[in-house]
Amino acid sequence: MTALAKSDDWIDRFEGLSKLEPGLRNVLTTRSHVVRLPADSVIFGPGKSPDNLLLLLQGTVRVQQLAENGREVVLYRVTAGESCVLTTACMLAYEDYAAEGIAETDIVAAAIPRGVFDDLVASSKEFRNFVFRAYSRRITDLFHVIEDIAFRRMDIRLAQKIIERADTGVLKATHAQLAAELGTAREVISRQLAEFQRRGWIAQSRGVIEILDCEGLRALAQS
Amino acid sequence: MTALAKSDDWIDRFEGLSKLEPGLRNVLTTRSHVVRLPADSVIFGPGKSPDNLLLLLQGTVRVQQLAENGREVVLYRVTAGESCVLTTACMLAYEDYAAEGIAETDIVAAAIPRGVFDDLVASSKEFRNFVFRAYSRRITDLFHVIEDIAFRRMDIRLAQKIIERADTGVLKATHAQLAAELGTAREVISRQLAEFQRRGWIAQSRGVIEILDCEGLRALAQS
DNA sequence: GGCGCTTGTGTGACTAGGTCACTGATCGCG
DNA sequence: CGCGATCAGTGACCTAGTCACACAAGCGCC
Repeated sequence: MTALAKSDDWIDRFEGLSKLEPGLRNVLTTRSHVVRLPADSVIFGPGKSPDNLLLLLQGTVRVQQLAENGREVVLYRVTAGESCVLTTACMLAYEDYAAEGIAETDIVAAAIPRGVFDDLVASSKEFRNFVFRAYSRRITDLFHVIEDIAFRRMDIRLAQKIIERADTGVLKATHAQLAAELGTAREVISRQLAEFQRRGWIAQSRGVIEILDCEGLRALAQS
Repeated sequence: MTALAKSDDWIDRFEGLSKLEPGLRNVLTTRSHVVRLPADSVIFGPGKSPDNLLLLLQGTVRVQQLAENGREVVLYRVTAGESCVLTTACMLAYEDYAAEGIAETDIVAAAIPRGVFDDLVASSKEFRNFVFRAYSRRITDLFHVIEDIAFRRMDIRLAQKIIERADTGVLKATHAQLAAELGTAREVISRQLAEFQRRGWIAQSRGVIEILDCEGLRALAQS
């Protein structure tokens, strides 16, 4: 861990923090530290509550819910320029949750210790707004997850996911990963993808989905 | 709306606020107001964002998610002695959520205006802890809802709900209400209840479920 | 009382989604 | 090349959600 004293321009990358008072910028750069973690690190999870608020500078963190039977759902992702605020709430009390945060890529983050977080919340209206806005965003995400799982059809959700996560027409993911993403079973994904393939929308090979007809997918996704 | 200047003992009913500094107790009692709302009032919802933080003194508020097709799920309930914190997050930004809060009974609450909330967060560590603890609790609730919907069987969830919400062995609720509670369809509830009845666990009449064999239900509920 | 209206419940047929127990395919690697 | 590990496909079966009804209970009102 190294202090961030050298520069404070990273702060501006966080929506809502650019107008932070100069003195407090200093607090952030001198009292928070850079952490670097390799992909697949467990940032927090059952029995591992974080004691820093992370502001992500590079990489993405996937937050997912685990069930006893081994199934999982992805709740949301934290990307560069965002903060892992929900962990601040979870730092205190109510430890019995089964969500975990995992680095999806190598990540670089500014770690703000609990005490500094508290000071900043106390002393800066800017920072308070930043925190509550971040909460708002995450909670809205959770609402959407609930709506999706409870009320939307799998084929539609899968089509959306493919479009959303494909990079230049190609998505590298196994059926099992997509199932975990959507909170369903592997077989369900396999069958849906087989159907997409039958319709000529995609081509498949081990661990790879190639989009052939984006329009077809898109039409399904927004119905 | 009337100011609360006369007494401040209600503050102690909120876990985490009892050690609030005397000066700030004053702020709460003089700058917040009592609101009384009849059962079924919509506290907040799409297009109706609240501009007060409510601390519930009496009654309960049900927060539920609505879907286009008319179905709904109950996300959590706020009871006397708790606060409606998630609304503070939702007060700002990200207005596109489809959750609404409804008074389940006649309610009495202390309404803390946005500015006062902000002042208190700034000036009191006690109050900050109160707020973040409340967030923590709600978010944990949401995690549980997601886990339930995604991974648990309906019969188990229904048995739990019946036990949880029954009062002296009797639950007054229509099948449609229970369906909305659990985010499923009315027919599903009807069929499950028919099965519970066949097993001698409950008796039914219009709008009423009577528990006959609590052990049977309980055994199912915790499996 | 008999009449309609509203609300709540029961049912059958069907589709979608999840589970189980497999088989076969593909890959990396010694 | 052979072997183990991972990934994908499949059929049978069960649970859950949808649709289109019929039926029943309560309620007001001539």
